[in-house]
Amino acid sequence: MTEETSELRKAGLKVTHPRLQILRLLETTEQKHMTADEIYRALVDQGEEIGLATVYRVLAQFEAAQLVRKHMFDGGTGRPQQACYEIDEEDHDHMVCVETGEVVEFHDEAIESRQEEIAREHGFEIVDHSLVIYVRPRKN
Amino acid sequence: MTEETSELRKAGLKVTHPRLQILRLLETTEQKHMTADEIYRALVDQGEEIGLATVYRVLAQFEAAQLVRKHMFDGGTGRPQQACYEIDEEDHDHMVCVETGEVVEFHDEAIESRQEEIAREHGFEIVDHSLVIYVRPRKN
DNA sequence: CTAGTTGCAAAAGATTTGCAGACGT
DNA sequence: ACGTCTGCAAATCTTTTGCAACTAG
Repeated sequence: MTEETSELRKAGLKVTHPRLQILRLLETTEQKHMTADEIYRALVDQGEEIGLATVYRVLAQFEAAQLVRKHMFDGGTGRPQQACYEIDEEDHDHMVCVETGEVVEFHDEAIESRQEEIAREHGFEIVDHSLVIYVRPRKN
Repeated sequence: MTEETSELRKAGLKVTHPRLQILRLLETTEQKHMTADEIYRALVDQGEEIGLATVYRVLAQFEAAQLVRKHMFDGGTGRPQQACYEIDEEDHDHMVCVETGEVVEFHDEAIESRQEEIAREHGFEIVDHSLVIYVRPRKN
């Protein structure tokens, strides 16, 4: 039994071919962040027989099971409104280069703790957060 | 000549009825953040004759002219994937209550400056950023 | 006058859903 | 065997676009 198999079991999901394929792809991809369509194409190109609808359904289940995280990197200079997914690892934020599309992950304790304080000051507790810094190569 | 009229002129946009209506609505709304559809309905209910397509077009122009900002508050607990717009005032971030939908704005210098540093450390300069904290009323 | 705008209807793009058949346990 | 899952096609939903008529400057 592979690692992915037990991850799926733990999430209460039957271990099916499509689910294993998608989970493995996300865990091994260089890119780390993929749209539903990119995942679909990658698997089809790889010879798998899978439907785009299934990719969406599986990703939604993975998101609910906290196996993956969904992002909507829009805003910056206004890229397409398409969600992308990544394996839900440690807590980190993203920096997206608006010129190259490169995505850099980072984690900053100072920022994290300020967020906690701010929420508390307003009588809330944090459920989740999303920080995306849209950047451009520095032209020093 | 009203305040809004000169704002439009300054942005290089002809002063038309739809543009004035939308700008005024966004400037006076209690809600501060509205989707294209909410703006459309509000104006129609208010007796204006306007098309939804025009609302989208005008909002896109306003965004380009930096008169408004577009947000995609998704993620948290997964609300609909619909953009919302607000007047582009000072630099601030958002806290969205996942239970009530309430949106609180805030600005934190510590967070802002850490972002600058982080971008610089990676050889980038900030173009824009988006921070949304999804929260819930604290149940102490 | 004339380029920029608008409303409507149709198009596009992303994601979801109904359903009959296939599959994991 | 049984309830879950899948692929396909059709449906939904938000946002965009083509176009002829309209209007601000």
